[in-house]
Amino acid sequence: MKQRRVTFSDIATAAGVSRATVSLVLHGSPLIAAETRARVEQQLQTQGYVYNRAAADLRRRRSSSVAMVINDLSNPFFAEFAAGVDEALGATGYVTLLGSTGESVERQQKVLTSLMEHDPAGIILSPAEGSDSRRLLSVIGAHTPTLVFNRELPHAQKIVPHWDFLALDNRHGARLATKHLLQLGHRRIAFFGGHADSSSCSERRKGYREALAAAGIVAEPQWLVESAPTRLEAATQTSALFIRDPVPTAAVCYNDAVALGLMLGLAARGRRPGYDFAVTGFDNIPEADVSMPPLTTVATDPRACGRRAAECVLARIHDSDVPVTRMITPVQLVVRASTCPPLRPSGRKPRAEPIEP
Amino acid sequence: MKQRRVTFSDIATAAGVSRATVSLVLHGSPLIAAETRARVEQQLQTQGYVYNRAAADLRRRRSSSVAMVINDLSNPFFAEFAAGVDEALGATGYVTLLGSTGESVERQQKVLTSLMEHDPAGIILSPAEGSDSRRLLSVIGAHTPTLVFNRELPHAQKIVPHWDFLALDNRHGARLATKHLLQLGHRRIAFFGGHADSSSCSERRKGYREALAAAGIVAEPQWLVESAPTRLEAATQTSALFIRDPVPTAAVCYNDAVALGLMLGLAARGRRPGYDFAVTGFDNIPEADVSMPPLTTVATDPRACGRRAAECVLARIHDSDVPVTRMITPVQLVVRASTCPPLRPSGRKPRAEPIEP
DNA sequence: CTGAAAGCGCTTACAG
DNA sequence: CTGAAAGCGCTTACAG
Repeated sequence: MKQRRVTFSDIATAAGVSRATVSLVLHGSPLIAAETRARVEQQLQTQGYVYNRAAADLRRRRSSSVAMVINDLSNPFFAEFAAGVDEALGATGYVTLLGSTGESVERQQKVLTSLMEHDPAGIILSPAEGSDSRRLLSVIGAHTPTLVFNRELPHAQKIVPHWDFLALDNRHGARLATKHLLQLGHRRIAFFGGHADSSSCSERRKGYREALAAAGIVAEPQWLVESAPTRLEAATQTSALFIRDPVPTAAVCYNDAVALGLMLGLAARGRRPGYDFAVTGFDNIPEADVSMPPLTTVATDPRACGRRAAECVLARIHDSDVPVTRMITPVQLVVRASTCPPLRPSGRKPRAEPIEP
Repeated sequence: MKQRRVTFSDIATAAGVSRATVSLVLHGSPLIAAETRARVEQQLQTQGYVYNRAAADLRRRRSSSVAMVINDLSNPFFAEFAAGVDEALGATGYVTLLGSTGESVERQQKVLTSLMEHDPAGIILSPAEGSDSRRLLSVIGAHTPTLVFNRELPHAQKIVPHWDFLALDNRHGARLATKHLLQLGHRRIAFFGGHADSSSCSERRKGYREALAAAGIVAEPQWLVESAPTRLEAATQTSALFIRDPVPTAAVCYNDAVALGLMLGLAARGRRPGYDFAVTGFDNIPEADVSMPPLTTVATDPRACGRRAAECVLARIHDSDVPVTRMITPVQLVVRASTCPPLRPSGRKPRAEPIEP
């Protein structure tokens, strides 16, 4: 059933021209006589010719694919990012080679090794947690333009200073969320969830600390609680917030999943998020809008990030001399019902108070 | 910066052998003398050789890629499916060519055309709504093994009888949900949301009707309400359920998004889902678990589907004579708080009643 | 055990 | 305006 594909030779023979002529016709060369062109195009049509880009790429020593390696496709944030990348690549004639790693560093090495054999013109990498810059460099090599998304690689500046980097403005996002809570009157604000050694978490913690500092507040150690960035783990860790005074009245969460988990954990302890405890998230996943109460969170635009990532890599593919990019995409606070003013001992809810920056 | 890649010739020269020998070493041929092998491997190592699979594929006239075209990557259901496909393909040395269509039939044609130029060994297609079998066939051609996922193409049996098909057991899932509501005592059950002309919707409606029929009930026309499969549209359509008696006391929804929208719509009309109106979904998306009330739904395993799809296509790539598959993957009811018994005029909640099948 | 040679489907100066 | 020829990086009978 699988028969030989139609090739330039078939077209050339049938149209009574050489293969070179077929190639010129296909690329719309103005040299070709109109009559010849018509004959060739006729044949391309009737024989159902399909261009073999791999052969052309081989001959021209270039590549029309870009590899996209994603740590967690099942996370809507990364899925949207992937869709954005594919959209922008497709629009410029590149094809996307997909590799998903499921947050496994080992799979990441394997996947990249396999993708490299397909000679991608560039790489967009959303690295698995715990990625090692040196190992990545050893499989990617020095000559394939690479953009790292979302997570800063350890010692990136030393080991892969020539790779582009694109991330959310984690610090600013966390600052916005924290400021919002301060403005509502909170003074004891926790930072809840995430792994402190991940770049996105440490950036967010920085923003949180900065906003607190601007209000003259220093975070108590027990206000910094780590957890895996999942709902379940977050729910489990909730108790850690209440083991020692001063107990927080609000929490800036690492992301929405953690925030939703915290809300479950609070409910289980008889606390009502959005009424006697304020919670913020990060990402603005669809659930944020339908949770009870709806979640105040920091909105990002992962699809736009994907498009930007693709454009950045394409730029470097076409001109390796563009300066290395370290892009930070803006984020935005979305206020919903999960953030309330603190409940005073009297039970009376205070009005929001303005804060000096 | 982008320099010529290391090739067989470089290795051959350095190791003092021919390119043929390098090839044999690379493929672990037992013919090669141990001493020669060592010399070559040494060079492969030190020069950082990377295999060029495209060149090899060209020469061997085969392909080591599979195209995966997805209608909506931002839907976690399809993102999980994609992850499953990539996982299974990667495990067998194939690379995944990604194309996302955003539910646009036009983009689908473009994306497929572009992907075909990369000569995929097979295609996994989750078609955009409104896909035309004939147009798809014209770009894919008769000789590339193709599996259609999730949505049946119109007249598939006539036009593309040689394509494999994999879908959820939509009918059984809807039957399960409907039966569950019947067992709770409901008699007036709506089928809410989806486009009636889509294959998944019509299958689900079939299952719904079957379950009703088994209980001796015929659906009233006003119990069948269409809507786009989104939360927003569903919320808007809610009123359609209550314009004419007999008004339903429960609804089997096309999917979870629709069910969540319906719950919002109900709340807006002063009805409390899970208390005076029962709702079921389909998909078991993460939100189902955290909505208020948590959503009773039909759970699927999209990642496993993806793996199965990949295996099926690989089987056909390696042996074009395997019989055409029409696979239906099992689904499972997950009961949560959104399904309650009907509220009787008295306001008293009846106990669940057993139903004769 | 190893090499010379032909060829996969294309492109691109170079002649004419 | 068109064709002959060389070559991209590999593979694979075929000699020896």
